[in-house]
Amino acid sequence: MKKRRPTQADVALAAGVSQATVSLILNPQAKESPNISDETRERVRTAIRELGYVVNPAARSLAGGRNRLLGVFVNGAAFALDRGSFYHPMLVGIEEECIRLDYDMLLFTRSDGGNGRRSAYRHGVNHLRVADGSILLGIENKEELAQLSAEGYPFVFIGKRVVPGWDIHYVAADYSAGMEDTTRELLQLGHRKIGYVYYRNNQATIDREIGIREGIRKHNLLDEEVCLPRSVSDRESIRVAAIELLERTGATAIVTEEPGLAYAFAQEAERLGFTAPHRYSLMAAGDHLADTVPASFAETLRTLLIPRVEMGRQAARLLNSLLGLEFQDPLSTTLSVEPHVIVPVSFYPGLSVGEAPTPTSARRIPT
Amino acid sequence: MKKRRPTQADVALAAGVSQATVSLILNPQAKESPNISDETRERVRTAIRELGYVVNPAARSLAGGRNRLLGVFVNGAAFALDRGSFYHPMLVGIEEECIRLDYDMLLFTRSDGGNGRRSAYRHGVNHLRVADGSILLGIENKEELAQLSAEGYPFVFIGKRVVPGWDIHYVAADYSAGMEDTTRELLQLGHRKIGYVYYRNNQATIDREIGIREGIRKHNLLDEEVCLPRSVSDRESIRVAAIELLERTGATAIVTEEPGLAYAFAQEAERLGFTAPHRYSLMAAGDHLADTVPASFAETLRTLLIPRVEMGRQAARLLNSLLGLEFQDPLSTTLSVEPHVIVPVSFYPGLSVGEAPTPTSARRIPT
DNA sequence: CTGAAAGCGCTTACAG
DNA sequence: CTGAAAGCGCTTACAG
Repeated sequence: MKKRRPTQADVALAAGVSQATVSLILNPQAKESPNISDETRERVRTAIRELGYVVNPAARSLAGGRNRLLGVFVNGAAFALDRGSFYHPMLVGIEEECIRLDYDMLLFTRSDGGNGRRSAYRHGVNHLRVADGSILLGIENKEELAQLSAEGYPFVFIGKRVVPGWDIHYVAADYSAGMEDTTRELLQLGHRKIGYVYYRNNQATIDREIGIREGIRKHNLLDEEVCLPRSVSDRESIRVAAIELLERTGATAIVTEEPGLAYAFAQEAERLGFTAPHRYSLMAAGDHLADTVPASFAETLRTLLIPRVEMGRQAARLLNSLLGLEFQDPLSTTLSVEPHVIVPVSFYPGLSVGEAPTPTSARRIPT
Repeated sequence: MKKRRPTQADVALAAGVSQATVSLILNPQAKESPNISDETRERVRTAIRELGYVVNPAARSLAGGRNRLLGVFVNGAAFALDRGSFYHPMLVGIEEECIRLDYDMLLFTRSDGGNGRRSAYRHGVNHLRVADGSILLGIENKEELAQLSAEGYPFVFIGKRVVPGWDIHYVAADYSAGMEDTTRELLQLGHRKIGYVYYRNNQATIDREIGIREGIRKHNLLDEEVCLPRSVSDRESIRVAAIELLERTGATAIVTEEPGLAYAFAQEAERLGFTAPHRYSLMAAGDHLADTVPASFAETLRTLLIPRVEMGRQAARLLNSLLGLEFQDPLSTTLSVEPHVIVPVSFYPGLSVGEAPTPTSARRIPT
């Protein structure tokens, strides 16, 4: 039943050369590539053909040191039936680059404890080591990231992660620059009070606010007067925020964390008689994941577009550079790799942003 | 710079045992599984944890063990931005089972020649061997399948593949039974001439026709009179088929290979004054992949639903059984695995199927 | 120009 | 109950 496949030794025997010569002929890119006579070469090639020899990849990677496995660690399923999977486009980008960079893609499905939560560690063991290096998506656990760093395991995080004490390699969307651009545009449209409404206080949220403030600063305005951040949690707090921002403080532009929140805000604003883009401008600083918002609303809403596919691509490239360092011979000048890649965002124009209403028009009853 | 990954030898050194003992503890299923003292076991486990040891999959498979890598070989991208990817639901099922059966999922992205076409062989090397076994999706090349079989590489094909000389393990949808059921229902609705319209003459097409004929046979009718197969290629041939089937031969039920073809047929039929379900019954023996058909049409069309997720699950299970055989010691009764898994199909009811029109009503001009 | 040899990190008979 | 050793099939310095 177990028919042994021919090996290089078999080929060598048949061709009357040493096994090493067979290997040399098969790997022309080797550093020491002595000129083997065409006649020998031909003899070996013939033997290979006749025996039907094929290399054993396991042996090859054992001898070579690396296995060209690029690990992908997603917190949750990589393949989901629901279309709006946040990670899916990133995986598209990773796969693209794997093809280009000649890696196989290893999805860590074993790491699942069965409850949908995945951990890089199994029985206290870093399971990711099976791959040369890994790309991490959606890992919230900072301790795990710190531990991986401490081990010296090569990995790239997708999304910005600041872990005290460690310089994590990551690829992130440039929320700051995106919001800075948006803010300057809003200011040019005459807006002077910009409300920023968000749920959670995570890294991306912080970066967006920084971007808004930076846009204001570069426009030579004092941001205390212009940027109005409001943290909300439930429907009621959104209602309160709408009243405070639109009615009390007279904000004319509202930026929300993501489209779902924009939709909720728009509904509350409408109750107060405010509709975009005439009575105020509205935009989301994140894009649509699934059909969480009615299509008709989504079509009109201006949003920031997260460059997910490109983030995936860049993560694979960054990891590849890291591994180049890892496996390089000491002779080559030890180049270091820039640890963070920031990918520019783009925008979906929408129709929900317009000129700031003049004080009079703002008060005018809509016809 | 080159921080070597810890090996079993490192662990052994730290725990004060031999490297072989470490391996034995890690592979409890080994034939000679002597009782290692709990104390030693614990010492080794501790060392593993402290050093962060993880097995090297390449070394493991070289040495004859298994590495719990389940290969997935898709002809094309596994992660696609376009939603209607044929393979995506199957991959969902595979991932699900990988979690359950404790495999990591290895996507063969390296095998891509760069032109989008993938081959299991790179430079004549069966690249799939890095994984214990693989699931193959969408490989058209029968020679490659034959070669893999000849090598004795464990793999499971998704979709029915008949390769002369080899008994390929596969998981397929039960098109025959599905069409048999459908046919009996059509006959019960009074239909006596069923047209079957298809593009290509592949395995699935053949099985569907077999199902139709079987349904007819079990209804004690002569199928020559009832089943009317028509191969079409372009729009013109569809038009001709519609004329022949509906007008000349008086077919009252039409089964098409897939929804796109049903749509084209319906358009041609309508020109002839035939609309479903009143003037004839229409159904597709395959389901909707992408938005190839207007939603309004898709909603009304009766279709057969291909159980893609379940096919993925079953493929992973079948491969797991195969690997159980492969790696089993000869002591155990050599169980063989049923090489083919046939998964039942289901139906989307739709409104395009109804009672056969009476001869008079069929001739009556629609009001 | 070619070969002998070490070694990659494991598994698994085989000895003690 | 544990260890020494062979061997899986390669790559790659190192000798000739």
